[in-house]
Amino acid sequence: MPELPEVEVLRRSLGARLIGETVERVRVHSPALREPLDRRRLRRDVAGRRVERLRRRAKYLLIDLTAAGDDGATSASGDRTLVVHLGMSGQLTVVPAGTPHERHEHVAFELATGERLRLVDPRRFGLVFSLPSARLESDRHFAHLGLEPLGDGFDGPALARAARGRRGPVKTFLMDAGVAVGVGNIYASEALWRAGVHPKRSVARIAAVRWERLATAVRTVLESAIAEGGTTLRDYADGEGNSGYFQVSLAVYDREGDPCGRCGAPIRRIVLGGRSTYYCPRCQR
DNA sequence: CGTAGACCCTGCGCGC
DNA sequence: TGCGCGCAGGGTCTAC
Repeated sequence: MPELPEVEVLRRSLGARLIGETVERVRVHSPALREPLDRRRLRRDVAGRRVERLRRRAKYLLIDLTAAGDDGATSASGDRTLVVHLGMSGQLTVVPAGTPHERHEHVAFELATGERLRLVDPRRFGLVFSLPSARLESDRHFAHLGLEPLGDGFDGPALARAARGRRGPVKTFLMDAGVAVGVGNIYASEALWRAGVHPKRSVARIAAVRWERLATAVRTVLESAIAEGGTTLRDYADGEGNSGYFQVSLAVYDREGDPCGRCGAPIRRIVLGGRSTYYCPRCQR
């Protein structure tokens, strides 16, 4: 359900609530997620620690924890990171004390304030685990990841380099986490429309100018979506349970048959790599 | 090696 | 009203 912008909006809204708070206990209600929740490890790594900061890598939310009472300047080796991935249907929110247990609430982190940070995930494609912070980079979930599209080094030449020797449609390429992270099914279609590139165009047939245009389009569409609070089509919500607004700005995604905002031609839907893909047959080549 | 497809799972909206 | 079907914003594994 969430792509990079949604996770980034979540990071910011949760940060305001969580930084400085101590997790008193961990309740695992239903361990069945993409990988089974490790109750003992979560308790050991998370319970009794204080939230230092929230980061994001790709579509993973990283919650850095330190021993409570620690001023942060010492014992860095004891720091842990709680990693949360929302999959397709995950919602991570802070709810007040006494909020009833919800169907599909897999895990809850009870704070000293009485509130709890809980993950509700009906489809169970989400992921929650903890590890020593120092081991993040080498962890198998992160080791193979490509460029952050909002970070340094994401530009036309970098995309062109990554495409060298490869074939296949550019949309699939943009969504390959080994190339660049965070671009999911919505924003891949949106970025291609902005750049005027046909989703099925082979990566072997894209010139330098168009790679540059694509890199810019990816960055601007993600930044705009963050500014609008993300896209809520069905069930995305930030840490307070609020919806995003970017769905009104979507140019092509889920708009089959609607007139293209640039040329008026009806938006088309095709399937690429098993995923719905939307584009304008006239302005995307 | 890279790429295409199946698969994991529940819920919802649609057409009949 | 009820049912079956297709579809859903992610990632990983297998077969070619």
